[in-house]
Amino acid sequence: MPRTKLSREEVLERIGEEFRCHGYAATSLSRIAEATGLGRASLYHHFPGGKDEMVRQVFRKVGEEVGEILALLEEPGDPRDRITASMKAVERFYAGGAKNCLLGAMVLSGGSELFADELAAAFTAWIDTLSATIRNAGVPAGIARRRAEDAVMRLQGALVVARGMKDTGLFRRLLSELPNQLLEESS
Amino acid sequence: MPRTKLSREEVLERIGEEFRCHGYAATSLSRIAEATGLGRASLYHHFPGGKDEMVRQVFRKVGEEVGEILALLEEPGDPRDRITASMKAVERFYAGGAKNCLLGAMVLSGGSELFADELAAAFTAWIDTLSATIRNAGVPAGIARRRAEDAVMRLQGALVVARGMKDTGLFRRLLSELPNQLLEESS
DNA sequence: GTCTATATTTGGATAGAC
DNA sequence: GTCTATCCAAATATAGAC
Repeated sequence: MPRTKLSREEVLERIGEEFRCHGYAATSLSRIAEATGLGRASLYHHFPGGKDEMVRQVFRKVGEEVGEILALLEEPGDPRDRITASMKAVERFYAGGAKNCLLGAMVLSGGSELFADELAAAFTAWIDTLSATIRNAGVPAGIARRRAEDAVMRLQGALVVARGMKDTGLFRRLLSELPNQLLEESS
Repeated sequence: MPRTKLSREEVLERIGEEFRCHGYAATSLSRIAEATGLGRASLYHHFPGGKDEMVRQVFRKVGEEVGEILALLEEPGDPRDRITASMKAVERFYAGGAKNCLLGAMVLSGGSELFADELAAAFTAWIDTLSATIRNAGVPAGIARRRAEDAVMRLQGALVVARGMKDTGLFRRLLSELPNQLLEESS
């Protein structure tokens, strides 16, 4: 229970941490109250819609942050540099594999039906933007898309395995390999 | 509530379905009761340890089933054939991407701390056995291990993305590509 | 905006009859 | 082995004072 008051962004950040780490169902209001230092009633003042509204606002915030990472891909300049830069940002975002992905957590913890639209949209945004960047580097459209899909799957899987095996090395290795694999010549 | 009595194996099967689909925290006893047709009290008769014991027994059962898949890899014969056969078995096991992986679901839904040992052991078994088979096909040990890790990550990620995007095509494509990628010549 | 108190529901678990 | 009934704790959510 921090004594310094938290800004709205910081509160959302803390709540997001809980959902990322424990999933939807296992994240209770008590946990959120403890993580934010706010009482239950205060939480309902900020989020009248309760837990669902919290999740949606966290989705929005995380969506913005991911948008900044994807924006790195859309900047002008060498595609390889852009992909490398965005992978660095991804590594920071997931704390080198120590933090879960909100999408994965929601998919596998009971939020899959409640937030189906948000989830599908988020995955699609990742794949579409990454695909466009690879295509932009001269890779044919069909291959670019397959590689983008593959990259997103591997990122998700790496976070799951990293957590299951308590070893983030796999995640970090993946990030270092991805730029080359996404842009290589052959099929 | 099915009127025909279920065998122990069928009960465990149904319970496993629930945990795979909704994760640990979101799978309530009411859900399990409905899925199995057993009352709460009956469930405690079969599983005195409650929910945790159910999970552990499901782990054991799923572990055996996965063991059969991994056994396909350890049989004598052409490594490529064995890998292809086991991938077919994997596809059946996950119903072509429609069913989640119990490991992934547990990792991301609050079971990560409770069942840490079981989870780590299961991931390790997958990777070790797959790695041995690839090595057996003439691939150097270090590369074989990296590829095995990569394959498990991709399988996990594919199931997450398939569920998030409601599209199992990615999962099935991955399975068809894996045998070639695991055994190819270069790096 | 935050707090105390509380309503209401659900979930996990047990007792005892049959 | 299953059922009804029940206990207890925890979870979501709200009311109203400050």
